[in-house]
Amino acid sequence: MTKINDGIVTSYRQLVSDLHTHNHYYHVLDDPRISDVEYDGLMRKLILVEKQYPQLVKKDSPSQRIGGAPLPQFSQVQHAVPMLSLDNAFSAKALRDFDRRVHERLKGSENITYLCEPKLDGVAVSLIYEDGILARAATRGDGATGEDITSNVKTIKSLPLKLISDLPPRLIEVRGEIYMTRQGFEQLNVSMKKSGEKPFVNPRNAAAGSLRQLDSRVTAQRPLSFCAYSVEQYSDSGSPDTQWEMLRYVGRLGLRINPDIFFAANIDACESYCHDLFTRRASLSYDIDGVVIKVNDLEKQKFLGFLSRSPRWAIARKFPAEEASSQLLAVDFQVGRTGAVTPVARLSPVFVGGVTISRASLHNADEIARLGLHLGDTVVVRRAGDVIPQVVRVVHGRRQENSTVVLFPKFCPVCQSPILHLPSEVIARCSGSLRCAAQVKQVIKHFASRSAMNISGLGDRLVDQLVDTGCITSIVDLYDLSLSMLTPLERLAGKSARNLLNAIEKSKKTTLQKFLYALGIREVGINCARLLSQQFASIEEIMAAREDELLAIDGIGPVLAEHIQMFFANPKTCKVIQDLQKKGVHWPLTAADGVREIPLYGQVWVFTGRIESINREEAKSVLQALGARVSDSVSSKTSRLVAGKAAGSKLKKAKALDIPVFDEKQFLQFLEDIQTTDI
DNA sequence: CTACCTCGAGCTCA
DNA sequence: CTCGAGGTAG
Repeated sequence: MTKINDGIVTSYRQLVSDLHTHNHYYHVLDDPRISDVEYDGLMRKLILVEKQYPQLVKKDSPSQRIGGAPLPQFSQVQHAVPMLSLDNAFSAKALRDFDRRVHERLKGSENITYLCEPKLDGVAVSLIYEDGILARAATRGDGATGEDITSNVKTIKSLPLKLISDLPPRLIEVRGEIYMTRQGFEQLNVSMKKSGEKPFVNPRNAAAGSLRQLDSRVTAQRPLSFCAYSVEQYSDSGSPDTQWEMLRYVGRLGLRINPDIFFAANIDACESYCHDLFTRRASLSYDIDGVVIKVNDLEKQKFLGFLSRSPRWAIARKFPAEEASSQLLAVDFQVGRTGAVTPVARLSPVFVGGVTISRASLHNADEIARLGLHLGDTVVVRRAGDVIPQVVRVVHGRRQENSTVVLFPKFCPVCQSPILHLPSEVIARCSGSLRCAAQVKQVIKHFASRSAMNISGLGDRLVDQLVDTGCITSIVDLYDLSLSMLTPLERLAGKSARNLLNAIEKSKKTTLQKFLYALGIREVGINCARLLSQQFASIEEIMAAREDELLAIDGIGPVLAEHIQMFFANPKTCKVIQDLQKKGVHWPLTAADGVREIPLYGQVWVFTGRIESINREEAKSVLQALGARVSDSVSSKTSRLVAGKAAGSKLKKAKALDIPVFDEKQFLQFLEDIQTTDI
């Protein structure tokens, strides 16, 4: 490290500022003021100075864009405001319905205007700037929790590391899309092919793949772009009144916003903009999958509020899915865990909607009949909702003379047992139960899965192998596996076999909830399993539960109750449960063994408003661990309401029903108390 | 459903 | 180097 003086500091700062400015001109405004060679010269100079005076380097230095050493993994981050998805409108009518709903909720306000913008096909990210410096970038994840991809995002040149402002907000969270232009994608693939690497299949996957790199130096080489579309939180005076003003403000801060944004005076203007954009789709420099339409007035947005998973003030007008024709090569009949027989079309591979489709579910016999499928038919396929492959229809007039109609089998293709099709159900089922190898395999896969017994290393391929070779015939057999049985199998020499046995051993220690879920009772998912494990003290109680006891549980209806009773009425399944316990599968005891351990047993808690100091999901699981059920709505059964900031109707209702209420502070104190007294 | 990244471990060939 | 498992994303 060389000694530093004021002159050096000043000229270094100038250099940093110049680079930021030119970067902005080039990447955000598309209006370069100096040549690439000159820019590179400045950058080289910067790196030289930083090498000599490393103490100068700050988080926002343009040199940070070259990417740093690989991360061991991405860390998890909680979103302060959840990242929701948008409701979709697949037709002009659906869009008008949206407009009608908005008007109904905003009765009295006449002029509702909208802001339309292209919906980029990329990866959604959240950016947090603190005092104008990019502090954190995260993926959407499940909406509540995402991954910290800051080091990768910093390498994106169209995204400022430092906001352009003399007085930047102390904190601002901007959301937007990271994507790749078609040109960038083409060029990248050329160079990938040149270096012998596999090219990406579409720009979206290229963008997503680039962001998933642990080594941000790789990401730095990828032509990623960023475009902002919303602001979630900011601390600043003079807050904007409209979505449009907000975006312009973000633009002034140096973030790129979409130049094709359109202000619409009414919903018809939105629809014609969508139509226009759809016709121009191919000539755009980036891929889009629709148009996002938002109520422009922020006050109105706030008033409209949210549905469970999406805002009521915005919608994605999706373009009709791209269609392509393919040939029906065959229909496979897959047998699921419960014996459900699902027909799956095997198609000649066809590139549509950015991926190659070669299989598509046909759902059930009715669907086959609706399509009137014959083997070898030419069919139209698309990606419904832009994800799920779907056979749309048969192309008539192209059918082979002697082609055979697709028949739903009468017998299971795996075990030859009769397939039963109850008139009351759409789904046909193989009657083989556990005599059917396909069902056995699916049962085992489900049993081993992450949210069930969590036996890591026991994947699809291995289960197939174990069952096919006769090593195991049931979930119980898993616990009798030994090294000598595994070693002869493919790819299971030495280490893998030991790892698997360890994982199986580890799975013996579980929870009642996971065990119940693992059993694979029809209609009993992870949620229902939790209800059962909370309401009953032991598996024996659940096995013996009467129908009325089951129905008394909020969330369990007559169908579920019958499935549960049917399941445990079968002596074979009872034997399996006993055997598993004999092999050492166990879980901590709950209710009956000590009310102390579940102090909130039987209580129903509800949250409302914004809770700031603790993540709501976390609070929920703490309460559940204490034995409470957490519900979404207040009723007479509610034991207590936790009201955060800006609580609304739920608080009112709770007061009306005389239900005790905690504010955030009281709630935290309560949690603290209960945890200290209990241990 | 498809595509992508990462990891550990096995297989292959030198 | 290749494979399978496990994770992510839309």
